[in-house]
Amino acid sequence: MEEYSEKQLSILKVAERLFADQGFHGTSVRDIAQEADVNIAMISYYFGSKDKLLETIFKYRLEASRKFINELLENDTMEPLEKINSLIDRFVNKMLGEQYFQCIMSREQLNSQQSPIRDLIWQLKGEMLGLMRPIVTRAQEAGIFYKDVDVEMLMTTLFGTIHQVIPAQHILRSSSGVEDLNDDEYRESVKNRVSTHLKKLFKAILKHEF
Amino acid sequence: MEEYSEKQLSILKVAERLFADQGFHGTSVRDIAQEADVNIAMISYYFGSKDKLLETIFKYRLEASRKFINELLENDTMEPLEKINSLIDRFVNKMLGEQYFQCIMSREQLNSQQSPIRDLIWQLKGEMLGLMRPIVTRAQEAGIFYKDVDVEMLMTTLFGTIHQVIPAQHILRSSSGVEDLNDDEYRESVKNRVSTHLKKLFKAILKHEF
DNA sequence: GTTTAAATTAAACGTTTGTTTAACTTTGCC
DNA sequence: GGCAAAGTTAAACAAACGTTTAATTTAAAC
Repeated sequence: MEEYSEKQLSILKVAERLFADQGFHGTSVRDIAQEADVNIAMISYYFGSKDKLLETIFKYRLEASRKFINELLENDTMEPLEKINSLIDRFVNKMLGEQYFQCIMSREQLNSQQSPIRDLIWQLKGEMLGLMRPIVTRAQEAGIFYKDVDVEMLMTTLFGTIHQVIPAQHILRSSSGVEDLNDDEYRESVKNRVSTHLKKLFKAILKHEF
Repeated sequence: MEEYSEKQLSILKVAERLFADQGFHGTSVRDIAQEADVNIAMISYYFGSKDKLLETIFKYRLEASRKFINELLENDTMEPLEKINSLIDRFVNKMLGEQYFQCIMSREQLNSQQSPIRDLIWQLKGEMLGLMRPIVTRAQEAGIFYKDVDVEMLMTTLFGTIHQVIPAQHILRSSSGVEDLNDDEYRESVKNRVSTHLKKLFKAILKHEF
């Protein structure tokens, strides 16, 4: 990955936020330029076009995600359920730590027409499935996990739950005893809540007895 | 709800599909007019504006959803788990039966700025939560369901999983032994797969013993 | 058949869009 | 200091946007 100047990073950061909040087509390059405090022409000058700006954001984030996945592969001494729990913790932490980008992903994966970005998204999801499946399969063969589980669907539930939590936060905020937390504390409490829920869910479906 | 002429319904249907596939701002009124085979001016003439066209779609669909919820309230003779299973079946069936609209909802709920549409979405979600919570709570009090369950999160998982399945279908299609199914058959098989998965998930988390 | 309202059209409206241009400034190097 | 490259700017570009207009056709009522 090439390095980016402060100005370029500023554009990328602002663009990511605005694309997340208003959608790609709902955000104009003038909006981005104004909030990033740069001239409009700089966007084309640096990134070529608005489309390529989005592509740059994706390459930047997805490279980090791929690195993240590879790190997860390493620790191999844990029990299966520990592994799953660790995986969930890290996924939740990662995805809720880059909520703007996850919003963009949520939007982009809905586009019907094929695009390099859509391909990248599903390729990454495939890799994440490839991370979880062998853990489950091996534990099933060892008789530790229940056998009748749809792993693909379980990953769908993992992603879907997290992606659903992101827009729900603003609403959940005003409900149960979290009004007096500051923004950072609240974000941590959400991570915890989602993580706890998902770990219970996975444990229940993988280790229960019917 | 007012009645709509064939031409109006044609516009609504085309608009719903295009908004789902390309996003609201990614779809022009000229696109809609062309595919619906009507003059551009008819859209303003009938619905007032592009924004109000989207609002019309939402009112139309959400009224149906509200009616759907009220129907669910009626059958009161089932066991708690039967009720949950029935709820899941109907939710999956309903939501995967109006995938275009669910795509639009997925997109719209990501918008950061407050809007009447966003409010309607979360109001409806609140109503659906209000449908499930008493079932779970009563069963917990009766000692039938496990107590340590986050019902709000469980609803998030329900919606999230279904919303995640919708864009994943095109990908899942090319995988496991479903290549020879026609479109309708495949759609049914997806409904079944999601439904089965969610029912297992809910049963496991609600009735397991730690 | 005449009249009135609704439906429909092509054309034009003024904005906003993403991008490019051409002039200008800054920077780094010899 | 002079020169070339990179950075930066305001202005202009054509295209596309949502919407409106004014003229025309269709439909319904009397």
